[in-house]
This record gives sequence, C-alpha cells and structure tokens, in this order.
Amino acid sequence: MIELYQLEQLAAFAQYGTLSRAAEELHISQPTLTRSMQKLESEFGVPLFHRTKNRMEFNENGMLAAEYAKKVLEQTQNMLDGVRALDRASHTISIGSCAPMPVLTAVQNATRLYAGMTISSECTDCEPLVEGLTSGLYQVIILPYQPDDKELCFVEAGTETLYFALPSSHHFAGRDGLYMKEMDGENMLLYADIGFWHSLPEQKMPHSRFLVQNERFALEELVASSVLPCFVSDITLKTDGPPPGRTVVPILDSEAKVTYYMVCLKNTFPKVKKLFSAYAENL
Amino acid sequence: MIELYQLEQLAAFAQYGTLSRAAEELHISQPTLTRSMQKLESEFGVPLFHRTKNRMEFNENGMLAAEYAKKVLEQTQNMLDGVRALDRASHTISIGSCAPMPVLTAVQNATRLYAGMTISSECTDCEPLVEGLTSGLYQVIILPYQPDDKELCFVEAGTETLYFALPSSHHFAGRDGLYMKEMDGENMLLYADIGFWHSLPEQKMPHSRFLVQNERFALEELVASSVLPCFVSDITLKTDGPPPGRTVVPILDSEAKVTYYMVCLKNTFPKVKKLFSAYAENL
DNA sequence: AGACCTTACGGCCGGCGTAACAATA
DNA sequence: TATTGTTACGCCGGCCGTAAGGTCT
Repeated sequence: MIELYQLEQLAAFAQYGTLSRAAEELHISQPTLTRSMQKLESEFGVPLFHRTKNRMEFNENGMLAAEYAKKVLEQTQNMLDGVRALDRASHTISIGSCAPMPVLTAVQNATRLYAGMTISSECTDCEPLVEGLTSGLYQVIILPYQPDDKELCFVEAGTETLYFALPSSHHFAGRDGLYMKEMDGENMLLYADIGFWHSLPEQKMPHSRFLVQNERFALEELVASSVLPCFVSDITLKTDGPPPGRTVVPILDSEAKVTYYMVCLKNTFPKVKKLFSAYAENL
Repeated sequence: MIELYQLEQLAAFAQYGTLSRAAEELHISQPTLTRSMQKLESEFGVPLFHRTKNRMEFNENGMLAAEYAKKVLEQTQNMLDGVRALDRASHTISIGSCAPMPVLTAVQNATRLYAGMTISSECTDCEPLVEGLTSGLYQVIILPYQPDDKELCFVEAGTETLYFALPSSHHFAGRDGLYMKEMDGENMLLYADIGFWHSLPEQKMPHSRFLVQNERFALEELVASSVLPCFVSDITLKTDGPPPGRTVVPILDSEAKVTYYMVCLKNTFPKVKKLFSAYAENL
C-alpha cells in the first residue's frame, strides 16, 4: 500500500534533487530514503528513477509521479485545513460591527448565551460587513441602519447619541444644544476606534482638524489636560460619566443619533436566535 | 502524520455506516478500525464523530473529511494509473491497421527491430485509425491510401491484390479476369476479419449475399466442401497457395489492388524511424 | 441474544538509524 | 577527499488481532 509519507519523500526528492539533501530536509537518514524510494517504485510497479552508481534521477515516470504526488499532498493539506476551519466555524460566532460600542453588549450577550463558543468580533465599514455576512465571514453584523434585503433578518440593537464635551471655559459651554456646523473650524480630539462615526465630523465639520488618538488612555489624558473639545456618546456617559471638567452639550443634528440593527442571514437565524431574542425582549 | 490507509478506512466507514461492517469489508478486525479512527481524529485535531455508547456516526467535520478523503484516494489512484500508463506507453508500440494482412509484416518487423518492446496491434476502420493516431492511441497506423496531412509521415508498406477463388466447375473458372459486377448476385463465402475490404464487395456486388465466417478454420472447411466462390489475396496465395480444388481468377476492378501506407505523426517519427526504414529499404 | 463500540494485552512486522562499502567528481 | 547512493544489521515503535467488557435494540 502506497502511503503519504512516501509521497512527501518523493516530493522532497523532486524539490532538492538528491536523496542526501532531501533526507537532510526531511530530518531522516539518507538510507531510509533510499529504501523508501525503492519500496515506492515497487509499489508503482514501474521504474521511477534512472540510476547510475552514485547518482539517482527521475525518469519520465518519476517526473509524472512527482507531479501527481504534489497534488495529492496539496489536497491532503486542503482536507486538514478545510475540516479544521469547519470545526472552528462550528463553535465560533463571529460578530462584525460598524462601531465599537454596540459590539460590547453583543459580545456580552453572546458569551452568556453560548457558553463554550468562541465569540470573535471586529469593527469595519458597512460595505465589508455586508459582504462578510454574505460570504460567511460573519454570522452576525451590527449596522447603523435598517437593512432592506429580503434575505436578511434583523432586530433593533439599541441607540447611540453623540455629544460635544466642551471645557467649561468654552464659549458654547452654556448652550443647551449645538449644530455641528457651529463648531466647524474648531480643532478637536478624536478617538481612532469609532467605526462608522468617522464620516460624520468629516462631513459636517470640513474646516476642523481632528487630532486622532489610537490609545484610549492617551485620549483621556489629553482631554483632561487640554481645552480642545471632543465627542462623547450617551453610552460612555452612562458608564463613566462626563469627562472631568467638561460640560456635555447635545448635538442637534439628526445624524448624531443612530439606531443600531443586529443583522444575520435568514438561514443562519436559527443558530443565533437566542442572541436576537435577548434584544427583542428589551423592546 | 496522517496516512492513506486511514483515509481508506474513513471512506469505508462512510460507505458502510458502521465500523464492524467496514472492518469486514476491509478484511481487518473491528478494534483496529476503532483505534485507527481515534488516531485519525487526533491527527485532525478536531472531532469527526458523534459517539453514543454503541453507535458511532459522522458529525459535520467527519462528513467533510470523508468527502475530501474520497477525492484524495481517487487522485492517488489516478496517479498510479497515470504513471503506469505512461510506463506502458513508453515501451509499447501500438499499431493500428485497416486490414489484417499488412499488419503481419509490420508486427514482424517491429518485433525484430524493437527487442523488449511490447507490440500491440489491432484492426479497425480508417477514420478511428486516424483519430487514434492523433490522440496517441496508436504510434503507427496502416492505411490503404496515401495521407495528405502535413503533420503525418508515411512510407509505402506493400500492396495487396484481391482474386476470386472459384471452384473448377464454375462457369467463370476459365476466364483470365473478372469484373466484380459480373459476379454480382452470386452468393459468396467471406472471412469476417478483412478490415476495410468489407466495403468493396458490398458496393460492387449489391445483389450478392455473403456468408460471413468468424473462424478461419470454419471458412477453410466451407471453401473445401462447397462450391461457393470466395476471395483470396495475393499475400495468402504466396504463403499458402490457392485453396485446393479452386481456380484463382484476377479481379479486373482497379479497387481490387491497394497500396498500403505506414503512417505516423511527425513528432513520433524518431521513435519509429527504424520501423519505417525497414520498408524504405525494400523500395 | 445479537450487533456495536471500546479497552487491554501481547506479538510481530516494518520503518528507522548506524555502520560499512562502492563509485564518482 | 568529499559527496552520493546501496546494502547489511539490529532496534523498537506502532499497527494488528484476540479477548473481554459494556451498552443498546
């Protein structure tokens, strides 16, 4: 019976040209390879090599055999990868989100509801989210709008509202509300990881410059020690309260409040029903 | 390291549904299969089966793995078949002929010139011969006409002429020559294995019936014991002489004499050059 | 009782490495 | 002399079959 280890050795010989070299690369002794190839030849039933006293080369049969062997090995690797990927997918729920805040609750719920499952999450733009959902990369995605595709199921997943956090000394600090347009031209501190929110200040405040911070901690330090305005959302306000020394002013633009929707494919719905129910109950 | 024998066992389990049955089919003991599958599972690193106390079934991983395994095994078989076919082809000269007579000399020559090679020959119609030459099924074919394809090499390979062998009592027995049309309507004995010659009497003698014999011996017996005319060719005449009690009368139709051509592909020519030379010398 | 899967035990085949040899560049 | 391939020898891991045990129909 021909075996995969022989095909690996054959492929190694094809790659490295001599038995000695191939044996070295395979971390086996060279006589072992000699014997293996002799056995392989006998199992094929046809000569695969042209031998001189101290040189061994493929003949035409061997060339062909080596080509086939590589394909078989490749396919075997595909098998391993494919099955492992399937297994991994079977106990992983992958959540994609347009923004970091709603994913927190989602991961929390999923972790609670699907004990033993791996919950993976990542933030990206809306288009790749929808594509990823279709391709199976995500089982669930969170969008800032209601999808209108018939193949998708969705449930409301909370809202998020944006505020300005102004230093008390700011000339707008006393206002009950502000349009972003009014703040246009003022430089602001901005956290990098805010998902789709990026586009809003860029559109409404084209004359402002935004000092983007990747580190949460760095942003907080700057907020505390500078007079630059920044954004906060109601979600962080609820948990952390307003930044010290800052006055929170509502943003009057309608885009400053979004409703999130948790979305999945129709045929995936049974698998994530429990997660969706957690949100439906809240309504 | 995962091995092919394990994949065969996996495929057998997929086919037969229980370890016991699969073990029986594979002619190994059932505990062996239990162990093999456990090992395979550990090598995949993921569970492949759903086990109850006395039942083992595939889970989704196992389903996928079994599908892959079948493909790998199939491709492995393709490898064996392909390499063996290549080897076989490398020391086989396959000759196709439109008629049995010229192939005799060809096989004789090929056997003498290519010691150690396998010479295989078969007779069929001209169209499949040409196709078979192009597809690599034949290295050499023998046609009753000169090919006009630029991609083909050829050499004359003798002639064959057809005669009537009439009983002495036949009213045409004294003639120096006969057109086939003159014999139309007379029933004749005919050997089955005459290749392209079939078409000639069918065309020229549409009112005759032909008593086709598959066995050479049966034909000879019938020729000896009946008064039905039959055909003979100059080639058999030279070796065996005319059938006893028969008068040989030349056929005057031009189609009764053909020149054979031995044909090969241009790029195959080097491999069969020696064989072609044998005929060129005779010219 | 019969079918099925698993575990335990011991035998043995076969693949492995070491060593020694032959041939070539 | 260094490199390469082959043969000989003995070790030992691992695969195998037998036997025994447990569960379900």
